[in-house]
Amino acid sequence: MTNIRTVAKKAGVSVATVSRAMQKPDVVSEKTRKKVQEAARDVGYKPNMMAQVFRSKKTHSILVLVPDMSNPFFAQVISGIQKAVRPRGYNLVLGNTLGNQQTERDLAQLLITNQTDGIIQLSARYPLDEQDKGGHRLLPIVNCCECVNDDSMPTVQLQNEEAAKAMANYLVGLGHSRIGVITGPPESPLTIGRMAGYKAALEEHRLTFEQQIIVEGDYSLVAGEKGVAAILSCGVAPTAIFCFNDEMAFGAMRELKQQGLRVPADVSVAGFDDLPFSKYMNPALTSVRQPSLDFGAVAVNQLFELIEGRVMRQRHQLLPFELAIRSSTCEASNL
Amino acid sequence: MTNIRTVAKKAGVSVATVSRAMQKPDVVSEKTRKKVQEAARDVGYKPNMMAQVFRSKKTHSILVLVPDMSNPFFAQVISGIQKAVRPRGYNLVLGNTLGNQQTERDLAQLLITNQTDGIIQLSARYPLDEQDKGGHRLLPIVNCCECVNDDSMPTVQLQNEEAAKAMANYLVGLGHSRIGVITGPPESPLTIGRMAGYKAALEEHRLTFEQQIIVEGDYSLVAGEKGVAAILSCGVAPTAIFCFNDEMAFGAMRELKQQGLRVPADVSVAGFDDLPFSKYMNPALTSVRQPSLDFGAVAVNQLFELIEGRVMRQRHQLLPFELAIRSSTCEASNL
DNA sequence: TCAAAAATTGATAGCGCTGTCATTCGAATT
DNA sequence: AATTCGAATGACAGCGCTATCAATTTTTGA
Repeated sequence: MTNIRTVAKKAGVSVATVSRAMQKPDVVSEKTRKKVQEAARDVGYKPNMMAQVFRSKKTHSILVLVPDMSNPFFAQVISGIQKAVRPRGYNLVLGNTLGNQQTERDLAQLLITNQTDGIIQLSARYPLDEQDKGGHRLLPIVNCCECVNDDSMPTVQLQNEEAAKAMANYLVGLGHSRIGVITGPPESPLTIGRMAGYKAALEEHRLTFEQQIIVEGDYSLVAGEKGVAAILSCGVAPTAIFCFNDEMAFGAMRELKQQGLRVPADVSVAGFDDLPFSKYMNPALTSVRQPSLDFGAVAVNQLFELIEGRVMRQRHQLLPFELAIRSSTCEASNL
Repeated sequence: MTNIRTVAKKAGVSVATVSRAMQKPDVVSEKTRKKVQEAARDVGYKPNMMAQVFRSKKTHSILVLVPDMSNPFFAQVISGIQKAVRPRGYNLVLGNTLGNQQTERDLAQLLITNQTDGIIQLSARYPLDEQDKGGHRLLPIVNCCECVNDDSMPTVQLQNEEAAKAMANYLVGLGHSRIGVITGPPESPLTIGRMAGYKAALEEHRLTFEQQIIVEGDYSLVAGEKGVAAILSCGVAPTAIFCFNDEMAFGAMRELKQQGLRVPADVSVAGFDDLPFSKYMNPALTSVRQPSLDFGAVAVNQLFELIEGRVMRQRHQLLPFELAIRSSTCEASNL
């Protein structure tokens, strides 16, 4: 094995100098730096990163905990994280938790055991046990895309409530007075926030809230189908359905079609996320656009504030949304 | 810091015994194991994984090189890899290369520098320089989803040519005699294989090959739109278009609609991959189903053969395809 | 019961590197 | 030429753990 000592011998300098020449080139003289670089090249030296990591206690990697890799929204967020992390010389370790809390905990232990420098958590809960909470000082863990508003960790989140309210307002503005909703898991802060926005919009326009056209989903394609089936099965169909993510909206449109209803002529459908695909649906899906790539960038910034021990100006960052109005929504037909 | 020595002292045993009690519980007596476990719990001992990794030269992580994280097909493959890797106690490190060869090389250096135990490469090229090729013995690098048929690394790939041929045959069987194609990058083995299958089907039915209705794409949504535009711009439109992935098919369907052509009444469209979304398109997309999750599992198996130095029975694994026939294709209209 | 074999434990080196501190060198100043 | 001072380098400990081998204890079998 060619190690640092081989290089030192070849270059006729001490191991410390070799180390410095590689890690902090500005503190060694031009001449020795050249000498060392040549020697390293000659003997084909590759520093053993594991030794470096062990010694310097910096892994240069961060862990992303993601409940579901194959969800395209998360895939985009991860892309954003990746892009923000690479220029800093960090690597991404991916932890697919499948929503399982134990897996999440196991993976988060990587932080405690020095295997990673920080964590970006894409689910709603603090990934570690209470006992590992690191006392007064915040551990380098950042929540992204969900809204955990206690102070266990900094967050980066969308203006969720406002976004849902804006979409609901838009639908109401089209003349829809009965708007069905397919939500996320009811205990999720995301669902709670978006429902609050929805209700606020109804109240503003003095529309009555109907529990029976609100159904629960799990963000999957089939949840959209089942959701529509449930809504249709209990009486007069609403003229619009607001799905709390795009995949459920895809499912919803499919089921509506299956049941002989036209989108948007009979029922308007709106989604949330604005996946790249949504524009390509037929009809193209109206949705709430989330700045998915920015999420990653901002979360990484937050995380490095923690890792480098700087004071955080703002613990909870809110990112703006946009409405992407397309052809899956139209004016309510006046029957 | 509570390290192994703290535990040893507390338990009244040697550090070696503590190490053994943690790593190979079966070689220490029940009594001491209990004693050590208690002591470890009492002092809140978390082994420093970095020291372990450094010392034992096993990182228990594997690197996945992926050209584009937000491609849902890759996302699925990665999911499959993840699932196969977790039970072995390994973690996944994700390298988003964006198709950039330098990034790929940099990341692949993690193998050389002992930062990872193996690599699964989702692009078509060998990720390291020739000089790092490890001489006679194969380095633990496996290619997945692409077809590199030299012996630089084992591969897991689809029966590509057969799949494309089957789809082309199916379209011909519906009465389509002029079938446009939107391919991948022309130099890619994937494209070459699929084109070979397409041509074979034509020849079998004595149909003429028309270069002008074959256009190049890059697997993106917009490539599908542009591809259709290009095909339509040069004369009589074909009655079917075969896209070498589903995303391009989505783009193609959109552009066809935009140009006033109906799918499938005027033009049938077929894709490749069978993404979960494809079934939800309107019309639902006919496609070649790839066993995306199996890819991951098989690739991981191959990789561990290499890591554990076993002899490989089969260097190049072929996985089977299926045709998913849906409503974006139908019999050719007889004009 | 006692020697031999097996199971368990302890002592210690050292993985490859970086941090620390001491030393040396070279240029600048008097 | 002598002194000073900062820059550059060297020497070396030791990070926390595991591998190795030696020492000890327990078990086994005659």
